[in-house]
Amino acid sequence: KAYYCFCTKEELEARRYEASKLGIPPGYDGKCRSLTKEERAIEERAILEKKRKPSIRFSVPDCKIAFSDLIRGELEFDSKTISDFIIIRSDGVPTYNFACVIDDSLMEITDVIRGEDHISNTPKQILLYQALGFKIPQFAHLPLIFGPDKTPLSKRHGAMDVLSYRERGFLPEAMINYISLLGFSTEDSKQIMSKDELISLFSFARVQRGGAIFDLDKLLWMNAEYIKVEKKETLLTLAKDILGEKPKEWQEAIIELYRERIKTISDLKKEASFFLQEEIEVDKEAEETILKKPGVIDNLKASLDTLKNIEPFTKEKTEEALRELAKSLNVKTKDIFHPIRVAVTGKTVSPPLFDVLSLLGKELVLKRLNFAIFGRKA
RNA sequence: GUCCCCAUCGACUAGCGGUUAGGUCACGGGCCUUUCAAGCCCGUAGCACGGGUUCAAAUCCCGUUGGGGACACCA
Repeated sequence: KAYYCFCTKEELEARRYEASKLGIPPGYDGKCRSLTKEERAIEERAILEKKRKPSIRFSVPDCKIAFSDLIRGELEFDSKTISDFIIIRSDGVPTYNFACVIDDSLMEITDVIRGEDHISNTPKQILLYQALGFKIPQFAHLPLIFGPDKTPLSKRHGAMDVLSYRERGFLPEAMINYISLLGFSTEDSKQIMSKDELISLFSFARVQRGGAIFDLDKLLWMNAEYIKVEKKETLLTLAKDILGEKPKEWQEAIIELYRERIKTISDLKKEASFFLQEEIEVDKEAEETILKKPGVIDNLKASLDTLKNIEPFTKEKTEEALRELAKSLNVKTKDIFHPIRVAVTGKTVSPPLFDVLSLLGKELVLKRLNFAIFGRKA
C-alpha cells in the first residue's frame, strides 16, 4: 500500500515545472511506484552510499471516495485526481495527512470539524483510514473568512491574531459572538447571543456554505453593544492601563460617562485624553470656529467668574449657575457652553459638559479657562 | 491546467414551491439634545445570467458567468 520513493526534491521540482508547461496537473508522476528490481537495487545502493534518502509514498488505489459532510452533504472524489502522496518524509518525519489520521484515530476523534481548505485533504485521509483499518470519523467543513477584497484574511487586511484584538479593546464575548455569526445564523437572525446561547442554538444544518467577509464595522458595533452592558468592574480592569492610578470612584465615573460612546476600550485613550493628561492641546479648527468668534472671550470671562465661586463644584451646581448666567446675559446657552467645552477639552465634542466639569475638578477647569482667555502666560 | 466547493441588499444573513423577499451592520433622513454618542422613527438598497420542471420558482434540475479552495518531503 506504500512504497519507497527515491526522487529528490530537486528532481520533483524540475518535473513539476515541465509538467506545468504542458498543462498537466502538478502532482507526483508515479515514477518510483513501479521500479524494476534492478532499478530499485541501484537506488538502494545509492542510499547505502548515503547519496540519497528515500521517502515513503502512499500508493493511491484506483477508486471513488465518497463521504458525507455534515455541512455539505454527499461528496465524491475520483482517486485519479489524487497522486501518490508522501506519508513519511526522507528525514523520517511523517507528513500532516498521515500524522493527522493516526493521531485522530488514537485519540478516538469522532467528528472532524475544520476549514473548507481541508476538503481536498479529506479523500486522502479517508484512503489512509481505510488502508490502516481505522474507523472513519464524521467530517464537517466550515466556510472560510475573507478580507474585504475576498482574499483570505491576512496581515494585509490588518488582520491580527486574536490576542491583539483583545489588546485593541475588544471583549472576548463580542469576538466570539461576531465570529460565530460569520457562517452561522438563527432562524430569526438574532444578533446578540451569549456563548451558552450560541452553543445551544448551534446546528450544522444552519451553517452557511459560502465564505464570509470579515466586517470590522459590525464587530465594532457589536463590541459597543457589549461594552454598554458589561459590568463596571470588568470594564475597569480592562481599562486600567489607560486610566492609570486615579481614585477608583473617579475611574468608575469616567467609565460610565464613556460606556455608551466608545466602541472599543482603547477608544478611551483618545476620547478621554483631556481627562488623563494635565496639559491639553486645543484643536486648531475648534479654536477657529468657536474661540475666535466675536464675544466669546467675554462670555468665557463671565463663565470663569461664575465658576470661580461655585462650591462644591458639582455637576448640578455648575449647570444651574451657567444656565443662569446665560439668562442674565441674554444669550443662548450654547454660546456659553460651547466655548467652555473647547477651552476645557480642546475639542468640539465631548461627553455632557457638566459631567466633564465636575470630573475634571475646579482647579483644572479654572486653569484651562484662564489659558483660553489669557494665553499660557497668565 | 485539473479537481472540488459556493452564489439573496455594499457586508453578515432569514427564506427550504405561493412572502409587499424579513432581520442586523453600514449608509441617508428625522426626533431627542449644550456638542458627540446612545435611544427612537423613517428610508435607499438584493434573489448573477440563460434555459428547463411546475398552475406557480429566490426556492427543484441543467448550463454559463463569477468568487473561493485544493493539487508540496507545509500544516
